[in-house]
Amino acid sequence: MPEKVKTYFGDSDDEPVKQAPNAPAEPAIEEPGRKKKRNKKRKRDEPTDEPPSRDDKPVTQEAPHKSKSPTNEKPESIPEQPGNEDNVVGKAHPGKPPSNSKHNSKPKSLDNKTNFTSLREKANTLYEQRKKLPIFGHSDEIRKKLRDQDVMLLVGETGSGKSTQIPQFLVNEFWCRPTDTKITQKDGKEKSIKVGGCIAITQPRRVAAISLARRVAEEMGTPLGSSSPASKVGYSVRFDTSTSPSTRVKFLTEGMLLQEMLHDPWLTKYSAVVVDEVHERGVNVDLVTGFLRNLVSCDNQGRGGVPLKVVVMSATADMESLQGFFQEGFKLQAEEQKRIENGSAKGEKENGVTKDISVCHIKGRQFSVKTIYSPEPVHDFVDAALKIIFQIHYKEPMPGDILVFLTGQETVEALEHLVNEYAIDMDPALPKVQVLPLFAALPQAAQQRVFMPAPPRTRKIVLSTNIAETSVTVSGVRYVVDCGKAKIKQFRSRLGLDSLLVKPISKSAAIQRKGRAGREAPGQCFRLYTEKDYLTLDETNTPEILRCDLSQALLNMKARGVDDIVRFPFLTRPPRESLEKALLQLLNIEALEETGSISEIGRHIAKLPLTPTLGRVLLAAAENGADCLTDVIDIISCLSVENIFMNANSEEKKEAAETARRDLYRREGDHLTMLATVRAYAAEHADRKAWAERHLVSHRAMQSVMDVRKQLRTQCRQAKLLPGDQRNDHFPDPSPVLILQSFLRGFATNTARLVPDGSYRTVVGNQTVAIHPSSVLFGKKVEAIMYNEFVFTNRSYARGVSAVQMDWVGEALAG
DNA sequence: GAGCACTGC
Repeated sequence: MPEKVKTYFGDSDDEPVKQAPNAPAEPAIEEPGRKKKRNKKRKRDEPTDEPPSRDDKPVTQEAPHKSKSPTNEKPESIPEQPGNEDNVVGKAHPGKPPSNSKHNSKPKSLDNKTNFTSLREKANTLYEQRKKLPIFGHSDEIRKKLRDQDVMLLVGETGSGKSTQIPQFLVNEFWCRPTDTKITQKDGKEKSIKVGGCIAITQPRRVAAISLARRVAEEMGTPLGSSSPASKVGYSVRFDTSTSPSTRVKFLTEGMLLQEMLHDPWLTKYSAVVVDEVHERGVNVDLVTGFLRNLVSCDNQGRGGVPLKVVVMSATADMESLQGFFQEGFKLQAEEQKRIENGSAKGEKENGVTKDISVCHIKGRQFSVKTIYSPEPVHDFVDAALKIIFQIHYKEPMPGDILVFLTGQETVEALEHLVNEYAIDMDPALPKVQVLPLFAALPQAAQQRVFMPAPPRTRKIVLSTNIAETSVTVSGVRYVVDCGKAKIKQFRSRLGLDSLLVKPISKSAAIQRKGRAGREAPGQCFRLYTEKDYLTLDETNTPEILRCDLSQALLNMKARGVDDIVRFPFLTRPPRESLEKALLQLLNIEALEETGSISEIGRHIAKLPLTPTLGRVLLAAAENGADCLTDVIDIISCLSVENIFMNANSEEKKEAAETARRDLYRREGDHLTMLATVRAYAAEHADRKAWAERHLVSHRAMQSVMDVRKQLRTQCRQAKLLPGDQRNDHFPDPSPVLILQSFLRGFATNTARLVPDGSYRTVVGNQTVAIHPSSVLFGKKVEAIMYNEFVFTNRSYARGVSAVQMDWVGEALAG
């Protein structure tokens, strides 16, 4: 079963206007027109962008970056992965586009040619819907603003259509064409390059990037991504890039843009970058905005003088700080300019263009949602939610499902129990209730139940963590119950541990939750807190950059030549202490020189899709030989995805799984257990899904593990750390000592030793730490442990634990 | 005896 298809991510807005809740996501581009064979026309006849074309003259299509190889490479064929149909879009087009020869591509492009008419018809139909989007009337205004100015801030409320329409408004603007220009290289020589031609739109999540690309391709009447060399819309997310030589609108994840910037710091491919969903404020978006500010407030030397347009879009109206942020950049630039002018005669560049920032506010299209506050403070929100749920159920008409926001799996399950219990004694004349839990750790099949319509005369009650706040859209909801809290992960740099704490949400999160009730009809939102409490909430979410370990972000910046971290334009500056902690961490793993500049090791690590620490481990393992590296890659792959081991919900299941898992457990600890698991899974050729189920191992997680493993292996081969020929047939016994010693090169400070009272104390800091119950070493006593994570929930836990010897730790700490 | 949510050439 395709797993993610039915989840309507589409994110906060811009979803296709009508989505039948129970219809499977349509294979938009791949299928239609299969029976249409009459259209013999050539590629020229591909539809123009906006069906009734306005003032946009279609740009003659000249592939702007011919030299680039097609991005959708699937470098190696690994043994088939049964049931891996996860990436619906990515896997749907089997053939790569013919890359360098546009003209002799008969067999593969045949489908595309015949499709163009139907694609165009579809686009024409969609055009009618697009015209009704609130943003549509602002098209001219937006274009005008961006002709005059390079930076635009756009507040687009939920349902305004910004993510799908903005790129289409801009793609045919004159400034969006590829421009031939010259740059001066380091050696002083001039070089001709093409700059621009493409618009990038960043998204915080992969699913959003892919589904938006699919939608925009439909609206533009063009095939999607690599399915045709004439495709104008593509996307790029980790493990799945689908673009063509003529891609002009590209949706990508923030992380992907950062990666592109490592190789192309001037973003020469792009005429514009649209940063969507800034209000979510993940670390990556903060880095992206920082780099973009530097780009727009410089002389565009690396772009041959061609300016980059930047559109920053947010659903919440915290635009003043963003405006100030970009203005500050222009101000600094002007000052710099002045200083130069004083010495020389140049400096006419900015004449005629006011370097200012335009702001645009688009009202959303949402149904009204009535807010009902709790008259008094609530002490037990599970109990309060129970009462409200039945109050709604008794009083409010059908249809109208209820979505309840809770803090975590524990509260979800507690309330699930209570509601079911309470429902037994319900008046049989009333409609039934169907209680559905929803949280990330829930097996995929159980998550899918949330998207199925309720049986007749039944009200769906979805009990969710904040997964439903941004990542997943449940249809049919007219009532939201919001407990006003969420679990938030906070990295405490002083202690070097992550804490998972229940905290009040922000106003903007509360608004977001409330909005979930008004997507299909007017709704109601019951807040389990008083209005007074609401008013005391923070305006916005705490940016992640203030809550996480910064070592990766810093290494990223260092790799791009930002040596002076203090002068980097942070949207929100992280406290000095956490910056220092991260620098120290990078020094410890030799990613930085004593001077603070990036080392060779650091440069290498920065290119890996891993935390610096895991990157360091990988390089250390390479020193221990190819076999050790291969094994360590397997383990690292597990560590960089969600938990691969699942929990049984019933006792018998648990027992059965324990028995089946027994042969995977290794007394050395979790790392070697993971290795055994990956090896066994990879060796299973018959039915991996069944194997995973038997062992109570998450098949979905293992698929990600295999993706990461493949990616890391490819990278290691390219870096000559692994031999070029892949030998899947030889599996020498792993060497636990070498493997664990490799890990200690990155995790020497994540170690604890057994003290006489039977507890573990960290080697650095002497804090008490307990082995997490999910570990195979739980309850075991060994000389010393090394762990990947130090987390605080109800107490301090070490997760990802292996037994090590104190003298190894000593060696590793000594360097 | 325990698991907020995302993400990377």
